[in-house]
Amino acid sequence: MRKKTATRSQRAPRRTDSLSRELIIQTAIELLDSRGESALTLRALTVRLSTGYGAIYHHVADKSDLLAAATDDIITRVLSGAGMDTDPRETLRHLALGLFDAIDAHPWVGAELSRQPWRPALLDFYESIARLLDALAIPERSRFDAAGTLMNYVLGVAVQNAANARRLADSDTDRATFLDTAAAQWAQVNPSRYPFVHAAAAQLREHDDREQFLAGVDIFLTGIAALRQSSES
Amino acid sequence: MRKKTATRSQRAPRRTDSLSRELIIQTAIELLDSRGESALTLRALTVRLSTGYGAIYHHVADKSDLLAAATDDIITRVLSGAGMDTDPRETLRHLALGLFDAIDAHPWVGAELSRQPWRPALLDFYESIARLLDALAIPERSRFDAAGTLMNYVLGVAVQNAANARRLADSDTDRATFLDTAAAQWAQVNPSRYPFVHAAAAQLREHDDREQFLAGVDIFLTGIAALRQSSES
DNA sequence: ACCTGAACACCGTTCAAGT
DNA sequence: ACCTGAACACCGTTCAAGT
Repeated sequence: MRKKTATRSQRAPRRTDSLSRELIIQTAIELLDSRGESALTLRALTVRLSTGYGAIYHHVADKSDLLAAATDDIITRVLSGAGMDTDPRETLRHLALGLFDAIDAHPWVGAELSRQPWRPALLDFYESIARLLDALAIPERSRFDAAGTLMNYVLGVAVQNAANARRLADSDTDRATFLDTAAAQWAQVNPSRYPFVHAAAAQLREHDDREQFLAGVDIFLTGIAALRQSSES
Repeated sequence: MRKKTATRSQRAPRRTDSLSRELIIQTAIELLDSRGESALTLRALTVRLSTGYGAIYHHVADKSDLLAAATDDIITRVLSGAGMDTDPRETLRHLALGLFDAIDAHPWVGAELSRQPWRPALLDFYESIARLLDALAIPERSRFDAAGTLMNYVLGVAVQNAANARRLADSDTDRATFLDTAAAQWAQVNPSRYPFVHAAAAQLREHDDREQFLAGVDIFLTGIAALRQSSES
């Protein structure tokens, strides 16, 4: 009560329109996208929304609920934009790239997915994958493992790529110099003990994460095709 | 200074032998293994080690340095135990399973690897993979992408599996009931909109993560084998 | 050189109190 | 029903001071 009148004049004005869960989630996404994971604090949210802690907790269970909701929002947005191509293989590539790019653009989504890999929003992704594998004539018996493997691969790479993106954002070096120093480290490794790492240093500098990701999808698709043959017993 | 004599009698006795970075790391691993990621606090370390904050910071840069060192320790331990089989494919499977099992046993390693995917300790893993791909006659041109894809897949799955293991450890349900409830959710999904998810529910309940992981490794190995043929131009 | 531990600058979360 | 914001129970990290 003491200095109340003094502090009140300095306090930010409260909002007049009412708060909503949706508004809180969108504000959280803005914060995460613009200033990174560590910028999402309850404090920052109260400031941005001109409100108090309790107001936020009235619409959202806790911070992890908020992070999960924000993640669902991004994923749903990506998947709804994914069209169906005529060629199943091509559609699968586009689908995988869509998730890859989305997580690259919102690295915090990668971190959250690595904490909670099975969000309901990913059901659509799984469904699409299974449908396309069916179109590729993968027998039902193998489909479960194949779909699971592709899910794992796509999410796994995206998550790791996001970790790199976050580290790049934290430091002040750009991707080129980052790869240069990494490649330099690989090149300095003892060539007799690590011949292959040593030899790969040059390719590390030149490689494109997105292309390598796609190369992996293609390896998977080739491997999958063999499941079709071997099942014709 | 006030209640100093009063509190001193209740204070835990200080250690007499000297602290070391190694001892701190091992204690951190014990804490992480027995009580999970959230149990590793500087406070808990001072108690377990009968020392003060400054003593720990004298041997370790900060908490993330400590977590990284603990992770390196586990990974190095796993890789040093991996033997070389006569069949390269079999060796590759063992290698992948070794990392999978290690991260399953120490889920916090998975979380840390998803934050810092390129720890030096993983160089050995990469080297082994590349060497085995060479033994499988994968042409040099394709080896970089193939090795990267395999690394990504193995780490990706292990990390996600670790996330599940952590969530299971946090809650009080066991794996069987967890899968049952997940499968029940999948089964309740709208069958006309999600026919494949709906159909996969039964397999979800019965599947074994470790076996599905191996099935994925085989898919990739099959796909990689095809790189050998297509390069004979 | 190695260690101590109070103090600092943060967190997420709660809850009596207001409208 | 919806919101306020002081207070609580934690964090990791620092640093003057000790041996």
